[in-house]
Amino acid sequence: METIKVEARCPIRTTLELVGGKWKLLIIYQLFEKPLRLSELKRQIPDISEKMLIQELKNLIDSKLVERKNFGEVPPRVEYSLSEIGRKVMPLIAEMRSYAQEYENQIM
Amino acid sequence: METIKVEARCPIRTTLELVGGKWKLLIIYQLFEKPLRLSELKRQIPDISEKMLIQELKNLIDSKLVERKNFGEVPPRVEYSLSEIGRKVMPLIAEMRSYAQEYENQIM
DNA sequence: ATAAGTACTAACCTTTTTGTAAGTATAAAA
DNA sequence: TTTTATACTTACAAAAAGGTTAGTACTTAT
Repeated sequence: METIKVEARCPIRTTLELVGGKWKLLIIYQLFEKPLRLSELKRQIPDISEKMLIQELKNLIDSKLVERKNFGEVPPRVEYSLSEIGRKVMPLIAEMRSYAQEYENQIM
Repeated sequence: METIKVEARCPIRTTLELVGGKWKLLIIYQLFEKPLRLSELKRQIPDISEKMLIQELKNLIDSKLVERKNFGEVPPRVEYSLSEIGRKVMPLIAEMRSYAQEYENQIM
């Protein structure tokens, strides 16, 4: 482990800005298998509000982790998918899961 | 990757609760090398307020990631260190750093 | 007597994040 | 003509997170 200097910009903070918060990782995780529509995402993450879902999707699109495809149909059909760099957060999610498991083993 | 069902309790959420937020991972990272006193931590994370530092340390102690040792001296001397399960978040931090780097390569 | 060092605590305030509820647009189906 | 479906938007409110400032306690050094 090389040293990370904790400054205004540091790698920990960069990643925290990209995927920090209550919802972003959950959304990314859901998009891993295949692109999903808004309504499908809502179904998979039952306790997110529509507003937060849309807001966080926008956020992820702005930072290029997610892509939006509008099919231009009526009623509207829009699909969200992971970009290449979006897919690369998967190892992080895998680490989080594995940490949660170690934690529960140790504590419980 | 096996499926994680996104429910009230899921591994992503568990880990988010343990180390989510603006400061916890930075504190854990600083304690990796060796135990530090409050004043030393403050120096290493220049933009954290004393209140947040103490508050987050308490939080980490409650969840058993950090241990507190009071030397019972005057003026007070207290050292904070990572517990065994606290040390195990290091791979997660390593992933975050590596993700930040990939991200910057790709985007910039 | 006063100041200095250390690890806090408490009161108060601001900002950010999250949530709720209602409304918009469009075309097809009933 | 009303309902249905979908992907939003807007206004407002509540809750959580974060920040500022001042103060406490204790002992040694000045």
